[in-house]
Amino acid sequence: MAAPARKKPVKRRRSPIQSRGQATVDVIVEAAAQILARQGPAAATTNAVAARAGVSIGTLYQYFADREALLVEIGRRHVAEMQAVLAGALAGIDGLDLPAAVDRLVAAIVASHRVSPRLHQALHQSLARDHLDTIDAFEVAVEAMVRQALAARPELDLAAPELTATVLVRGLGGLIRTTIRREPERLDDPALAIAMRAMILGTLAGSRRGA
Amino acid sequence: MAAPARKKPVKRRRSPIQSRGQATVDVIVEAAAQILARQGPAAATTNAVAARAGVSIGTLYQYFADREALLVEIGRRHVAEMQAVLAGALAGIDGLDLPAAVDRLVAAIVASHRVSPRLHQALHQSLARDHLDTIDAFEVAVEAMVRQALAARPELDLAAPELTATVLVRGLGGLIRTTIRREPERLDDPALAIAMRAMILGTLAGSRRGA
Amino acid sequence: MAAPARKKPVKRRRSPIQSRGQATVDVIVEAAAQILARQGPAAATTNAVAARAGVSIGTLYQYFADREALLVEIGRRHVAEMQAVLAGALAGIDGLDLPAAVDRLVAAIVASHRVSPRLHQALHQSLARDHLDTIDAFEVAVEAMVRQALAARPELDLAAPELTATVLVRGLGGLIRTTIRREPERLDDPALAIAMRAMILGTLAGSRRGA
Amino acid sequence: MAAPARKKPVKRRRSPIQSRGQATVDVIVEAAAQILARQGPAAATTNAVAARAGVSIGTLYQYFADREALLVEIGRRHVAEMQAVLAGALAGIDGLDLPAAVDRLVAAIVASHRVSPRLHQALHQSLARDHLDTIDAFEVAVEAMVRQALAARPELDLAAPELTATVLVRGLGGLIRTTIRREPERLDDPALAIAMRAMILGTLAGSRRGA
DNA sequence: AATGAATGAGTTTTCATTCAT
DNA sequence: CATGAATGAAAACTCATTCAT
Repeated sequence: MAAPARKKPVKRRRSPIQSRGQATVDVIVEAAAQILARQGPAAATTNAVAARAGVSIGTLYQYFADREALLVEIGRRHVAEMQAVLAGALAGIDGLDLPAAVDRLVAAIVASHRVSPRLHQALHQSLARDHLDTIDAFEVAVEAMVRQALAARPELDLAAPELTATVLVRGLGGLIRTTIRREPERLDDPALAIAMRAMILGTLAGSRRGA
Repeated sequence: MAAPARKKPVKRRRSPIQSRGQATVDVIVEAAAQILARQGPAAATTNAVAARAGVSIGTLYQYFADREALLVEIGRRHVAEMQAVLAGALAGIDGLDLPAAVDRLVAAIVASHRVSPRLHQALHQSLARDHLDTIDAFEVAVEAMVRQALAARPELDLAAPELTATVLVRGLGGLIRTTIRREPERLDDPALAIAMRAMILGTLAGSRRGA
Repeated sequence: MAAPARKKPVKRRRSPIQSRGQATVDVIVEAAAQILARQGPAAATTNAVAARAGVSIGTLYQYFADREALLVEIGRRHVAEMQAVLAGALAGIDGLDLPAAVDRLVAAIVASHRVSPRLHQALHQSLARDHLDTIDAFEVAVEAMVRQALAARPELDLAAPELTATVLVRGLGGLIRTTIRREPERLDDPALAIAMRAMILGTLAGSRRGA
Repeated sequence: MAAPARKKPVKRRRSPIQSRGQATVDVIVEAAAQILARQGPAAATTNAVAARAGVSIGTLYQYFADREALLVEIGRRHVAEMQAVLAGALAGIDGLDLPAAVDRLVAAIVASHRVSPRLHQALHQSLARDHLDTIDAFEVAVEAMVRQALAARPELDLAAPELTATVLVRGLGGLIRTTIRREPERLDDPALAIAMRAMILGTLAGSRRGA
C-alpha cells in the first residue's frame, strides 16, 4: 500500500553551530525559494541562489551537500508552511456540524494552496523522483487528518471511509492545483467553493454503505 | 477566463511532407519519448535522443528548431494518444443510462491515463511553463466533452453544469495522477473505481439546482 | 604473483570516425603531455590542455570521458614510445656476446628513459593508483624481454633466472629514474654506464646455481 | 653534481616550543599521514585533516603556513622514522663479515621500506617537485652510509667506491619500491632477499678495480 | 590560541546548438 | 538532406585559505 520508497537519503552538511550559520541557511533557502517561484526551476542555479542570498557559492555548499539537498529543504519548509496555514484555518472545526465543517475544510485547503503556488509547482518540476515525497507529504498529512475526521462521524455511515478520504483529498487537491495552474484567478470565485462543497457532500452521500 | 498565455510560439522547422522526412520525425519523437519515459528528463539530451534514434544530431535539428520544440511535439502526440484511447473507451456511451455511462467514463479516463504515465510525468517536469498547455490540452478536451454530456442530460437539473463538469474532470484527473505517482498498483483496485463512481454520482446529485 | 588488478576500465568516448577527429585527438594528447612535462600535474587542467591544443573544452570531452582517461592515453603513448626506442636500440643484440649485449641493454634502457623523463614522472604523480599499471607496463615488458634473453643463455647457469631478471630490471629502472630525478646530468656520465654494466655482470655471476 | 635545487623555502609558522602546541602539531601531522596512507592524496584536504585531527581548520593554519608545509613536515617525519628503523636494524653491522653484513643491510633496507609504504607513495605523488628532496633524503642518507661502509673495506678493492655505493643503493631502493607497489606480498619471499644479496655481492665483485 | 563561518577562484564536466563537409 | 566534429557558455561543486569573534 505504501510507495516504493527507495529514496536515497538527502545529504545535509554542517548543521550550523553558531546562530550566524542558522541565519545564513535561512537566507539561502529563502533566496532559492524566491527564484524558484518567480523564475522557475531553470533559473535556480546554485550560483544564482548564492548571489541573490548575498552569500558566496562556497557558503551554500557548506550547508547543502548538493543542489538537490537544497531543493529538498525548500520543499520541507514549504510543506511545513502549508500545514501551518491549514492547521490555522482548521481551528475549531471539531465543534461544527457537517456542512459548516466542510466549508471550513474547503477554505482551509484552498488557503494552504495559496501559499506560494508557483513555488509548489516549481518544486514539483525540479525535485527528482526520489524526493517528490517531500512535497507529497502535505497531502499525505491531509489525508490522515480527513480519515480521522470521517472516522469520528460514524453517522456518515461510509462503506469505505479510508478510501473515501483518499478520493476526496486527492480529488480536491488535484482540482485546486490544476485550477491554480490554468486559471489562477478563478480560485477566488465563490462559485468554485460552492461547487467543491457540493462535491464533498455529494461524495459523502454517495459513498454510504447502502449506496 | 483563460490563463495569461503569452506562450512563445514553438518553432518547428520544415514540416516534412515527404514520407522520408515524416519517418525520420517519427523515429526521433519515439526515441525521445522512450528515453523520457524510461530514464527521465535529465537523460533526454538532444544528443542522446539522436543517438537512440539512429540519426545524427544535425538531422534532429533539421526538423526541430530546438529541444523545446521536440518536447512540445512529444506532448502533442502523447495527448493525441490519450484522446484516442479515451474516444475508443467512450464509444457508445450516449445510449447508456447514467450509472452505466459514469462507469464507462471512469474506465475511459483511467485507461487514457495508463498511456505512458511515466512519459506524462516526465513531460510535466520538462516542459517550460509556457508550454504546459500542450499536455493540459487533454484535460481541456475532456472537460469540453463532459460539459457537453451534462448539457445533454437536463434531467440532472444541475445548478451550474459547466462548473460541475470542471470540478468533476479536474478532481478525477488529479486523483488519478496522484494515485499513479504514489501508489501505481492501486489503479487496478476495483474498489477505487467504485469510489470514483460514488464520487461522480454523488457530486452530480449534490450539484442540483435545489441543493 | 600478479597485482591486485581491480582497475576500473578507462572510459574512452567517441573513437573518431573521420581523420579530422584523429588529428584532433593527437593535438590534445600532445598538448597535455607538454604541459604535464613542462609545468607538472597541477598545471595540466582540462581547460589549460584544451587551450594549448587550440581546441574547445567541449572537443576534449568528445574524445575523453574525463581527465583520467586523457592521462591514461598519454601514459599509453608514452610507454609505446619508450618501447619503440628500446626496441630500436636493442636491434641486433641477439648475435652479440654477453658483455656486448649487456652494454647494449644498458644503453637501450637508458635511452628509453630519456624519452620525456619529466612526463614520466608527472604521470607517476598524477595517475590514480588504479591506473599506474599503464606506465608500469613498460617495465613489465622489459622484464619479459630480459627473462627471455636470460633463458636463451643457459650457459649463465642461473639458479632462478626469472627472479634474476626481475631484480635486474627493477633495480636498473629504479636506479635510472632516481638518477634522472636527482642528478639528471649524470645520466650522460660514461662512468655510470660502466658501473651499471658491472652491476649486471656481477649480479649474473653472483646468481649462479652454485653461488 | 647536485640537482638544480631552487626549492622555495617551506613556510612553517610558529614553531611551538610549548608542549600544548607540540601536541597539536603531532595530532595534525598524524591525522594527515593517516588519510594520506589510507585514502590517498586526493582525500587529504586541509579540512579533512583538521576534522580527523579534531582541530579546527584555523588551528591547522596556526601551525602550517599552507598545505605544502604540512606535507613537507609529514615527509620529514616519515624519513626520520625510516632512518630510525634502518639504524636499529643495522646495529652491530660493523663487526660482521661481508656476507653477513650484506644480509643485514638488505634486511634493514627492506624493513625501513615497510614503514608506511602507502604513505611513502602518497608523498611521492603529492609533494611538489620542489619538495621531493624531502623524501629523497632517506636514500641520500643511506647512500652516505654505504659509501662510508665501502670505504671502510679497502679489501673490496673497488674501482669507484662512491659510484658503486650509489648504484647499489639506488638500484636496491628502486627494486624494493617497485616491488612494493606492484607485488607487495612478494617482499616477504625469502627468495627475493637471496636474490638481492646475490645482486649486491655480485656487483661488488664486478666493480673491482681490475674488472 | 582556537574557532569555524565565509570566501571565491578555479576545476571538471555537460549539453544545446552550429556549420563545414 | 545528412553528417558529426566542434563549440563555448554555463552549471555544479571543491578546497585552500582568511579573519572576525
